[in-house]
Formats: sequence, C-alpha cells, structure tokens
Amino acid sequence: MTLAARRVLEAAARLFYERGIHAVGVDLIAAEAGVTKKTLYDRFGSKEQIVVEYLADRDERWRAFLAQRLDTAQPTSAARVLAVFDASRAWSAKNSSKGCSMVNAHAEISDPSHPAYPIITGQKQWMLTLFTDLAGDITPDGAGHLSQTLMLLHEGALVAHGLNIFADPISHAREQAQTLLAAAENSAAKR
Amino acid sequence: MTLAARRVLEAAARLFYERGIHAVGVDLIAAEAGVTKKTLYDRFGSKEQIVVEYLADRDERWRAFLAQRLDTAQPTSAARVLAVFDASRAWSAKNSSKGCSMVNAHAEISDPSHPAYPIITGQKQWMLTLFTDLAGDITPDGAGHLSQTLMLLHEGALVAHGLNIFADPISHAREQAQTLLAAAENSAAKR
DNA sequence: GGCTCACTATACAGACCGGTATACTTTTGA
DNA sequence: TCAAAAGTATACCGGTCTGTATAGTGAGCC
Repeated sequence: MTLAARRVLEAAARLFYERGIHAVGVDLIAAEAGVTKKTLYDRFGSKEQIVVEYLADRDERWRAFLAQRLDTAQPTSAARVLAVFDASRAWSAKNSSKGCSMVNAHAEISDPSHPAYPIITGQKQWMLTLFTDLAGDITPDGAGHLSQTLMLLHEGALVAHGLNIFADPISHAREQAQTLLAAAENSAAKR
Repeated sequence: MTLAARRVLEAAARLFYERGIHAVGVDLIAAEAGVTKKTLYDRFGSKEQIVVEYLADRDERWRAFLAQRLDTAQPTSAARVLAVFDASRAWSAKNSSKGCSMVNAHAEISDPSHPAYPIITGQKQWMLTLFTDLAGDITPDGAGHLSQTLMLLHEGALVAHGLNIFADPISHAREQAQTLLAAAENSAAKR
C-alpha cells in the first residue's frame, strides 16, 4: 500500500465512521486525504472497494487489538472474557464513540451480496465463536447459552455507548458478565 | 394528514428502513408513493422533514404497540418487564428485521443538532425510564443497576436480531431477563 | 357559480454523485 | 541513469441529488 493510498484509507475511515458511508463522497475523501481523485481511483478502483477496505482494515485492527489484550490477560477463561470487555471499553474510548462501525455500516448496506457484507457478519460470528470457546472452558454444557448472553451484553453495551444512553455502559456490561461467569463457574463446580 | 402525504410517509418509511436514509432520494419516494414531487414538497417542505416524521411516527407506533401489550400483561412489574421483550419480539418479526430503526438512523445522522436527533435519543431514554420504573417496583435499591442491565440485553437483542448473529436473540434476552428478575426479587425479599 | 384545496404533469435549476481522460511532474529502485 | 511507478492538476461525463416553477385538473363547499 502506497503512502497516498494509506492517507485515503485513513481519511475515508474517519469520514465514513463519523458521517456515514453514503453521506461521504469520493471528492471529499480525496480532498481530506490531500490526494487527487486520479490517485484515489488508481489505488482503489471504486468507492465500493474503499468501503470494503475500510471495514476489513477496521476488523483487522480490532482483532489485533483484542488479541494483544487477551495475550496479556490472566490465562483463565473467565479473566479473558472480562478482558474482552476491557478491550472494548478502551477501543471505544479511542475509536468508537459512535458505536460499532460494523453495525453502523450494516444500517447503510442493505444488499447481502455487497462485498462488505461478509466482513460485517464475519466479525460478529467471530466474536460469538470467541465467547463460545471461552464459555466452553467454564461451563461446557452451557457454553452456547452463556456465550449468547455475553454477546447480547457486549453488543448492547456498544449501542448504549454510541447513543450515550447512560454512563459507561461497557463497564456495566463487564460487571454483569463477571456475575454471570461466577454463577456459571459455581454451577459447573457443583456438577 | 392528506391521503397523498400518508402514502409518501409509508413509502419513505419502508425505503428509509430497508436501504438507509441517505441512499433514498425524494424522486424515488415520490414515485413509490405514486405522487408527484410537487405534492411531496407541498406536504413536507423538505426531505429532512420527511425523515423527522418517519422517525417520529415509528417512535409513536412503537410506544402505542408497547402500551397495548403492557395493558394486557399481568399487572406485576416482573411480568411487565417480560412483556416488553415479548412486544419487541413481535414487533421485530413484523417491522424490524434489520434492527432498530433509531439505531440505524443514528448511524447516518451525525449532527446532534439535526431535528431528528432528539427523537432517537428520546426513545432510548424513554425505554430506560420505563425499565427503571418497573425495576424500582421489584428492587428499589437496585433499580438503576437492574434497568441498565435490562437495557443492554434489550438493545443487544435488537442488534443481534438485525445482524442475524444467532437464532431468536430476543427470546434469549427475555429468558435472561427472567433469571435476573427472579434473582432481584429473591434478594429484595431477603432484605 | 365561484373558491379553495389537493393533486397531476412536466420541465428545470444548480449542486453534487461516482467515475474517466489527458497531460504533466516527482519519486524511486534496479 | 533511466524507465516504471506514483503522484499532481484539471477538465469532463452522464446521472442523480434536493428543491422550484409553471400550468392545469378534479372534488368538495359555502
């Protein structure tokens, strides 16, 4: 990726996230990136491709960020679940004040055959799988059930954060997750 | 509201929800409504006003739908909390297969001074207040805490439903809410 | 009958949309 | 050193965007 291409992607990412995908034109992206439209089209070919790379890049960054956080977390599965919420809180404070970019993109991309669609649904599926794997270590029988609850808390917290419904929803979700994990460990130990 | 205006609002509501607000032009709305642009502008004055009335109307319909469901629910607060989730499940099956229209609109409307902004945040605040009032009857000390958790489960379920993350997330949220309510009633009774 | 209101039909304005073409300059690496 | 790659600058394309203007039709109402 060339320097100009990187600047285009950075500008597009910021504008798409803050204003929405359809509300941002390629002329604006080029201007904000300090790049001509010629360069933009030489590198990306279409606006759609910029959208795809915006979401793919954001997905990749989030996974890398989360992986790093999980690596430094305590090695127990319960601690790692909580580390996901900690990572989301840190990530949201810096990059996601308007909520989840995948959810927001989904609001604008209706067609399931759009090339960005699998990126959006893929990230959510990946998160669910992550929760399911961790939950499986805690309560093998209730892994599906627990992971779905964690997913709802997590998604709900991101929405609540983006819409500013109440203060610090991600911490609240983390706390609730902690209660859930304790109960699951307790009931698994009894069995 | 005239007949033509109603047709415009119905067409706009469907198109805005399915394709996104910025992706739909007034020409298309007029064509789908079987109405000329002249009529459309005579009735609404601007596209922005159509957006505002679309969201306001949807908000009103949801509140009326929910109120009717709450009226026919068992009069206990716990049953009424669960009735909210039941209402959401029924509503989503019919009108909200792509998730919450307020959340989706928020993804496209960045400016807090946009006239549609207070409608979006207002509905979320109203829902939180509703949960808080009901939770207050169950556990006065923990009303804020419980209502926030219910809110996260509810919002998370709507997102999960819209993105099809897993099957029937609203029922899962309802079930989780039920567990929470039982625990809250139990701990309130002990005190 | 005459008046108003809601509506149709069509054309147009000016801006912006995504995308392309031509011509030229700068950077960079074998 | 020299050619390819990457970039700038600018003009343009057809189409669509929100919004307006002009002209006329039909129904209800006092």
